[in-house]
Amino acid sequence: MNETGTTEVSQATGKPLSARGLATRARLLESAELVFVELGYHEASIVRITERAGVGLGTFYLYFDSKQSIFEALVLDLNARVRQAMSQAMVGATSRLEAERRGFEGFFAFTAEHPALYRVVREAELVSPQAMREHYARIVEGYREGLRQAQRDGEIAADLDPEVTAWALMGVGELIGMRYVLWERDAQGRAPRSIDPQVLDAAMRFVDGALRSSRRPPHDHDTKEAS
Amino acid sequence: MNETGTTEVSQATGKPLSARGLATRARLLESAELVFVELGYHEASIVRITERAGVGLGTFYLYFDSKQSIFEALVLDLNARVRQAMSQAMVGATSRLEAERRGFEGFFAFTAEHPALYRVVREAELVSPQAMREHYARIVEGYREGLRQAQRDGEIAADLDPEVTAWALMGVGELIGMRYVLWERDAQGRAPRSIDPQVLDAAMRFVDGALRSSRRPPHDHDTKEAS
DNA sequence: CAGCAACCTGAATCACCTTTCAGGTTTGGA
DNA sequence: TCCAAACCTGAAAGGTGATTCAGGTTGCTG
Repeated sequence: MNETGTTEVSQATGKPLSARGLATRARLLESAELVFVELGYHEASIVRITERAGVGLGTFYLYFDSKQSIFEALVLDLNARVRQAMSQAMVGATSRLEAERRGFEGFFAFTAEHPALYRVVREAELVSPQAMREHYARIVEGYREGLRQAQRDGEIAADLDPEVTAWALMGVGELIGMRYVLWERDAQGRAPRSIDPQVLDAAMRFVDGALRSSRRPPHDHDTKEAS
Repeated sequence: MNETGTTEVSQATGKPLSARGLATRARLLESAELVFVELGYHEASIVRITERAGVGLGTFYLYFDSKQSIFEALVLDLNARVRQAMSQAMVGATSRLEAERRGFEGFFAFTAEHPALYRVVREAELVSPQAMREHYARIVEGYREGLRQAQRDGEIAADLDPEVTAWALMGVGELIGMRYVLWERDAQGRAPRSIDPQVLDAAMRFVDGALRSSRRPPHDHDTKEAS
């Protein structure tokens, strides 16, 4: 929550922090998540957000500069939460590959519970490109470091580029999540608790192969290979 | 253009086709692509689209039911074009892995030239989820069949699930394209003609590994493995 | 060149929205 | 208990835009 240091300060009125105000701000953010997911940025109206939050219309502007401002706050909030969910899920993994699987599981579970992640981040492309890039960049950052470490430990192929690989892995997660978690929910009306284990297995088979032996003609040499 | 068979008919007024009208419709679609890319769905207005197309406001409704309707037509049009670009690029490949690389190249080149692809498809999530799914589903379909064939030919690992793998590969392309093609354009102001070859190499190292040996512990057993 | 389709036009209608603001309410400390 | 600071409120100002419609224009046919 305190990720950006803005939590204790109203973006709108300056700096005066709060007591009751803090709760109101939180209620607005929470309501915004629901409303934005349901209606999208443009269809969502401030009135709807405040109504759902149970506060007056004017109250909104005590905590946020504008509609765009609360949207950006929501992107950052979701970003912090999904990263938290992923690293939480990875705790206790005994290998990079296991960590990878658990990270994916955490991501899919979060997706199942917070469809806002996709909706909001995708809309951010137009509403606030800067916030969207920030979102992806932060995820990649941690990812890349994990991969670097795994390379040092000899757990994954040495000839992979950690940065590009991180983006690739994020892409795998994004589309698999969209197709097999997000889209499943509409099929029946009910959302899956998380992902179909068989799909996860299939996805991890792909990922394991990619990380383990990114280049390995039949024999079994050293993995170093300049291109 | 004739993908859906709607080209010769006005969605709005019924069926009467056209002569001069056909050109007007095409001009509207073209203008819509430009305007939607520049402003996004909601900021774009019908007036802007008609002005850029050089026709009167009312004319719009002779050819499209609504703003949403022209947006959907645009999604389908882009989808047909990107798939065409990809399969065109794959012509002449002598192996699945080479086809894979060329397909990616084709996709990245198209992305560089038509940022509309990302913008419009991402917005479709809210504007017309149905059109968005259609877009992804059509791409995956061809992909999946290509993978199946490659499995039959023993070119890629047999234990991969073609469908899940297709989504995974599409994810790799989507995020790598976003980061290294789309985002590069803003850095300097000028768009790259396509992707940095080093990045493409790195990405293909990842993909090759994933497809070639999806599971290969030091020894060399059967690949079957229940979870 | 009359006449009739097929086309085109843009002011007006209708429906909302974001943001402001003048003033009311609540809370906590002295 | 009292009061200032912190909160809250919702009507109204100032906008925007999709869609309709009554009527004008174009161009082909005979």
